[in-house]
Amino acid sequence: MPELPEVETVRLSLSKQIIGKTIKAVKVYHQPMVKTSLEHFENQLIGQTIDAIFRRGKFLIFKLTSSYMLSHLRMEGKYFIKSAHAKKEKHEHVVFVFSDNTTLVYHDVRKFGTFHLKTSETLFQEAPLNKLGLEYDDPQLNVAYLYERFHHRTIALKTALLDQSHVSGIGNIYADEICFCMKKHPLTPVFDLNKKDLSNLIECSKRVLNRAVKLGGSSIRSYTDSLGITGRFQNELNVHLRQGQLCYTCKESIIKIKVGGRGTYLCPNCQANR
DNA sequence: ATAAACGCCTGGCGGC
DNA sequence: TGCCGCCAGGCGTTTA
Repeated sequence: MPELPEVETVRLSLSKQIIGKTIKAVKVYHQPMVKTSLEHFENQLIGQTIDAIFRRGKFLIFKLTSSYMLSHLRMEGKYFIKSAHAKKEKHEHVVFVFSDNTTLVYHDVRKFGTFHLKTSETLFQEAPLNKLGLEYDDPQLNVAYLYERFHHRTIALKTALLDQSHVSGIGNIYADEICFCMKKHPLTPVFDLNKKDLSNLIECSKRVLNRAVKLGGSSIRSYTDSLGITGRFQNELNVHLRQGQLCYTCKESIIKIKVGGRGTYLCPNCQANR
């Protein structure tokens, strides 16, 4: 499941390969992924050049000549660059054909990914980007910001980390790792977090996400980088997917529980505090 | 307003 | 070996 570090890795890889290319055709094989009319999507994109690729939360933002195309990979979205003559494979749902006869292929086994088309006026004013909270490295992300959002809420710490409206970009893997870094139980109600805890939340988010970005994300489950780069952060996971294995800090067995319906890994000793 | 439940979707896995 | 039910899970929508 691509989270911020994996999306950032994809962004960097794609930037090196498709900036400056001009779209000459668009093929959509699974219509529900495109959150605008198909006709509008195809008509708008044809003839536009990719000027830049940005990221906001887990969204890729393709800056085109006169539009912005948003792409969310959700669980299993991947990009490939292929020749226009390559045979279409299973799970390839959207294909952008460039004027140099290379293609950008969107591959998604679960079909959960989405595409939006925006203008410079609507990009941040409309859904989905207008719902996102701050980036983890935004200077405005401070204790006061989190306190204001959390002090009256009963939701669990992990649930709050996964809520994109507070801090954007954190998914299931990194939420577990951030809770471990904070030495807090994932079920801790957020109204119980004191200023030191909130400060730790910010510091741990930066520490975990910066390290994961540096290592090219985590290659686990279905996520592998589409452009041949293999993430290495999976080697540094402290709790995620380590059920039954020993905590590197205290040798206690890592356990798996459910939080908000999601598989959650923690060290019951290091994270007893809640 | 808040929180929980549901639906989307497919492949992999355990059980028989 | 094959079939079945369950699980994974981000997030928009629906329900309580």
